[in-house]
Amino acid sequence: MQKRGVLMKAPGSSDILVDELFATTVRLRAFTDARLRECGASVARVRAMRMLAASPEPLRMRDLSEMLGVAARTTTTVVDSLEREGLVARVRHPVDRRAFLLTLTEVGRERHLEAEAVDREALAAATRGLDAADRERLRELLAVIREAVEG
Amino acid sequence: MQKRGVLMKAPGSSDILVDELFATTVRLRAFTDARLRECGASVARVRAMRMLAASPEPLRMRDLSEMLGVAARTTTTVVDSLEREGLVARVRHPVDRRAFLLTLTEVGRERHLEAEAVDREALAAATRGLDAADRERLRELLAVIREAVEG
DNA sequence: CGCACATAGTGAGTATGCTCAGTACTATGT
DNA sequence: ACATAGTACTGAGCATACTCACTATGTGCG
Repeated sequence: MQKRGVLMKAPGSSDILVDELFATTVRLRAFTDARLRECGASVARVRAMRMLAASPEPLRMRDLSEMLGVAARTTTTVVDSLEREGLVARVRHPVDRRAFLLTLTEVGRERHLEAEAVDREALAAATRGLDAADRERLRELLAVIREAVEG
Repeated sequence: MQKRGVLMKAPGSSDILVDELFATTVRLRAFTDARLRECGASVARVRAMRMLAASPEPLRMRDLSEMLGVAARTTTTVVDSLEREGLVARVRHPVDRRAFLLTLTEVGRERHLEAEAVDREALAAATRGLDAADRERLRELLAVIREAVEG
């Protein structure tokens, strides 16, 4: 990763909270992605595989989009790349012919386990300065923001 | 913005804190960008214009990158688009012929003020559920994560 | 039944982030 | 002075997010 300067305060803005939130997320994603790239994964790919691995039933594209909290088009792109590498299989829905059912392939399941381990390690490293109470508090604060913007 | 389902817990992961951080930021950016797009701006563009407006001296591309906390290439892209619309001027540095000096044009200054007002309103709306102590606590928690990933 | 509307997914195009490689220039050390 | 190292920026190309428009299909109502 490229070396960068410290996050600077914007003198024209009295409230840089949101700026810090953006900046923190960009760095955290870069940090995690760098580790995941070594095993051919990424934050978006791990998240998608995690949902597929955890679901007892095959998921539709739509289901996956909602679980990931991203637009349908974004899911198409991620699934395209996972399918190209043979990690995910798209099968036509037996009843609803508009839809696909997604499942992890055997290779996909293996890759998911590796990537999940790397991901867990990265997340633990990123949040090593926070104790259980801090994490809970952070979750609460983030939830307040989500509520405000999802109205 | 597209309607989406509630952020779902990933059953395979015991710690979804980071997932929530990513998801919250994606939504917050979408929320803010939607408001800014109405006056032809965006989060990245406002941030860049803010730094230029606040600086008493013209900035180099490099300075701006560091202030924004993004890669040099990202700054090139943002400045390209601002320059194309006549909001920012790139002038060759009088001494260091590798560098440019960036300044807001008159139009750029006007647009910045409009966008800044919209931005402030959006940020206030997004964080309306947080009191001063909450904001300070959130800032601290984010700073802990940034320290952990910037080592 | 048949029309209207809704839903599932993707193509096209955009924005914002990244890396790596390359060009042009500056700075430094012997 | 000259080679070497470092810096400033951009081109090329990728990843992940978005919207809008489109096709194909399902659903529901008169």
